[in-house]
Amino acid sequence: MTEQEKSTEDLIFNAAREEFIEKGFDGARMQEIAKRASINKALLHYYFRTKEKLFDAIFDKVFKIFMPKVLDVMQSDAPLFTKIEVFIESYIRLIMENPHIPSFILHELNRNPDRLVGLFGNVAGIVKEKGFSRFSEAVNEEIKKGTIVPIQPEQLIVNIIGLCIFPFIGRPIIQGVIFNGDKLQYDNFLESRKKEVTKFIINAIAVK
Amino acid sequence: MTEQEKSTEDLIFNAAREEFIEKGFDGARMQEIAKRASINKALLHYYFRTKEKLFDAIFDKVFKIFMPKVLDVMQSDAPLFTKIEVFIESYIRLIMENPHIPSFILHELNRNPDRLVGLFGNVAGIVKEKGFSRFSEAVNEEIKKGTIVPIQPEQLIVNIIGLCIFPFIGRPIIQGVIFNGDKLQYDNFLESRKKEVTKFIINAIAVK
DNA sequence: ATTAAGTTTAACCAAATGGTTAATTAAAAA
DNA sequence: TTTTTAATTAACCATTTGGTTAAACTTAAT
Repeated sequence: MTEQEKSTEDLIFNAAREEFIEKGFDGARMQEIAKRASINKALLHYYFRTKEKLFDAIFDKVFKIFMPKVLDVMQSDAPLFTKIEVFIESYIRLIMENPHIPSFILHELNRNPDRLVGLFGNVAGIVKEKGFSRFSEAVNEEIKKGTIVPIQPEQLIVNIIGLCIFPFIGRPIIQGVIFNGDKLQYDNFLESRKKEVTKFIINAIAVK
Repeated sequence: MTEQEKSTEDLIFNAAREEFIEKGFDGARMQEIAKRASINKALLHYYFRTKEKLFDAIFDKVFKIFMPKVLDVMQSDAPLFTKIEVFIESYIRLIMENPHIPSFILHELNRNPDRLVGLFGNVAGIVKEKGFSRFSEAVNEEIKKGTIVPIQPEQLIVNIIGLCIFPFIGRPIIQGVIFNGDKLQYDNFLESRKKEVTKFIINAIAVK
């Protein structure tokens, strides 16, 4: 399917997604979105009445694609270590395919935290109930069994997700300061992380 | 010294810092900065010709205050574990006093990575030379001694900084999803982290 | 073929925005 | 005290920006 054959709505949606992710809500320009979609600006408003509504549509979709991936793994019945290992590798891989999404989501959420409330009934709530509480139980079980060191599940999950996401949000500094701006070194660094973060986490919690 | 007695330049600077940190460059408004500083908008341009120049002045200062704190600890001669412990506790404490700075710096750097280049000769370069390479040596020594597990210093430093910073960048999600929006729980969570992250890191790398 | 509905565009609009100017006031120098 | 310089303001300006309108075009139903 070529660009021409796509529905206008998709054309707009994709153009807007690029523009918003690249520049954020405040930096994005309706005219630029129209240009990227090769259509008239008025058509944007014909399909998505306002900039806010267009943004909301995109933020919703991006968020809904990104968050539930956490679930797939978290709610599996595999042993905790396996869960963690699979999660980290697949999550880093997912972000590598969409490296600007974390920065986008977190920035917009910081600028307007209320946005979460709108998603809460749907996605965020589900993530917590089905994902986190299930994970939380598994962690506490392992602690009781003595296979992992005592740790609050909240701390552990933030550590895991933080270690996956931070290298992408912090890319300019990491690549710039640590790797002297060398993109290749940074890419290798990322590639290694899939295994390294897993090792690091397991090491941190396993009782040896 | 009351607000009135401060120099006009400081008044503008502080007002602008608040506005930029809260809304980012794109979302900030010169009129709003003037209002916050209780002065005429033209006076902004009298002191700092353009929005860009005003922003640059602020970004520079914020960046220069935040980055070198990393140095103080990193270049000390204390044992690695002590270094790490002191760094994590003081860094998390520092961010707790300025919780929006990391999000601000990282967002603006992602929007315009070239900004780093301007700072590179000064701050960033120093951080790397005096801070990171010193830390890097210390890590490699401990590995050789067999006191810590083999790990690339680059991975370790990103892990340490990521674990310190991420809870602040990800606040809306953490507080919203994990703690059901309860600010108190989130604050306790942060407070615990000063000890928890240290334990976690040491556990992850120490050979037992 | 005609009508009706949906799609797309050019031109336009009002508000917001970064920035300027010319005049006024306050402070410092003579 | 007078003069010069710096600080401050109200009014203004050009451009950008999100959004609208009315007309033209396309497609499908009657």
